[in-house]
Amino acid sequence: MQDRERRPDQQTAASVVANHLADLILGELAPGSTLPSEAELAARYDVSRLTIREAVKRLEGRGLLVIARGRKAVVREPDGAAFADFLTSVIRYDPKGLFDLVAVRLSLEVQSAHLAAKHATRASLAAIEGELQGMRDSLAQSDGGLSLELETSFHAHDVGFHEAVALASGNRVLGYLFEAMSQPLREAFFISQRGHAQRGHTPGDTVDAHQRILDCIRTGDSRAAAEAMRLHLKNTERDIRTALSQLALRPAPRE
Amino acid sequence: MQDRERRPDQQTAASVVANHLADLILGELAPGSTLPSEAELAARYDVSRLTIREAVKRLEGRGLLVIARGRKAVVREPDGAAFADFLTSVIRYDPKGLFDLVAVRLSLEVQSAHLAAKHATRASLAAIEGELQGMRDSLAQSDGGLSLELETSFHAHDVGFHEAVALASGNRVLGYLFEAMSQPLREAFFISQRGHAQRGHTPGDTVDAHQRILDCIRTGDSRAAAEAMRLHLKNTERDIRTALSQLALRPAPRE
DNA sequence: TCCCCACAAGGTGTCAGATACCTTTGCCTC
DNA sequence: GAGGCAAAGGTATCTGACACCTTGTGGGGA
Repeated sequence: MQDRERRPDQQTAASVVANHLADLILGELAPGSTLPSEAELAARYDVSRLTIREAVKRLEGRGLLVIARGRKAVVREPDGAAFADFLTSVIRYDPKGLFDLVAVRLSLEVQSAHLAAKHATRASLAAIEGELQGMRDSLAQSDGGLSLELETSFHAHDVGFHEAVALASGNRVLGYLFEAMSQPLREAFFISQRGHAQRGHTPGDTVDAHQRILDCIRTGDSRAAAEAMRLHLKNTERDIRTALSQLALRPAPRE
Repeated sequence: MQDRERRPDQQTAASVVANHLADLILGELAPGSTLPSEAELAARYDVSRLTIREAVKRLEGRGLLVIARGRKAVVREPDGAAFADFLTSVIRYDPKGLFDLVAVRLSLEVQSAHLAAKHATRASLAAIEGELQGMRDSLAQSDGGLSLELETSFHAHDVGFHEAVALASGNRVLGYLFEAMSQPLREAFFISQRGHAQRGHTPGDTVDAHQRILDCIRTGDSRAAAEAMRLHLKNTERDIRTALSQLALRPAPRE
């Protein structure tokens, strides 16, 4: 039968190099430091430069390295980009996935606000405040109606506010997850602004909701901060449902 | 000196191909389907086979493809593997990352229990019940002390219980995230059993805690289910801290 | 007839050598 | 001393070739 003995050499040379380099990067090399040149690595591992290239490309795909032409590979600060593909694929394969993702994000952001109220530093509070001010500025520049440009700016500061809260939590995993979820949810949250208006609310209401969250974080009231965030995101979720049902003219269950 | 095609941006040919293929995979190609061979792709994009290889390697690093020797590249079923890989690196990069991850998992599991109480079906309840029974069986087979084998079995059913709850929530993103986080946390939760004993508790206590969670889910009391899960995981977190501090004090060789 | 083995076809893995182009750096001129 | 230019070092890509793996197929033996 097939009692052919299996060599443990199943791994390809490129895999071996990639794994070894990954261990090196995760273990010893600090973010920002550079790898040796391809030629030198090829000599060190006694493989061709092509094999080194493939290993390095794989690590680039994993988000461990940044590669630019004419420069050596640089070890990358870990970020949430690695999850973004995964979450995007979940959404695309399942329409309901969008709301699953929104629900998960709600849960994580509530915890972010909770932890931020406990661990926020002066610097992280200033960062949150800055984004809130950015939202106000975008609003102040508009005379009555929001132009698309200002709407985009307003939205960017909105997302920035939430990201600043996630960072203020002091929990790095929360920050990574937030970043990863932002990408696939970007469109959804953008159209939530339309739904917000369709439900009879103004951008000023959104600013107020953020202000309340910031106040709670500043005073260190973690329970209130979590609740304020939960309320705000529940409203956002309703905005998304409203905007989507308007767009698709789909009979959506009212809440 | 005939420069081929002037790309105004810095994008390399391999990047263009990789991005295009990524869009294709995330948008149209179903998991399990195969990509054309390298030679065919090279002809289609009018680049060399080497460039195709580098693009494909990058996608493999991103977890979008599975590549084996002698076979065409296969589109990968979305799972938490790439995600798990990244989380593992976070833990290794930062010791505090372990507890960040535990905290995030707590938040997600509390929501899982909350949603499971609302959406559990008869089948998913049976799955949860089955894992709980498995924990009891592992315990019943032990006379007094748990052997390493039974300890492993007990732990496997413990993890299975939590996974069953995540699946019962009906939120696919929660299920994927749970799967992704389980891998890097496996060791931590395993040693939590040691800490559990060191803090004067018995495996029976663990079974009881799970039973309470299941009861709440079965009766549809989402608030109580969330609270029961939160209490249980807070205890587990304490177990991990206890076990880790014991290990640090008296490092014992693993069998 | 059925099973097993050998072989061919198609695929990926890896090597070597070469050219184009980008980045950095240091020298040289003004 | 400042600005420009050229060389060095690095990556991006191509061509061509060979090794090895996987799968399917057909022939030979039980």
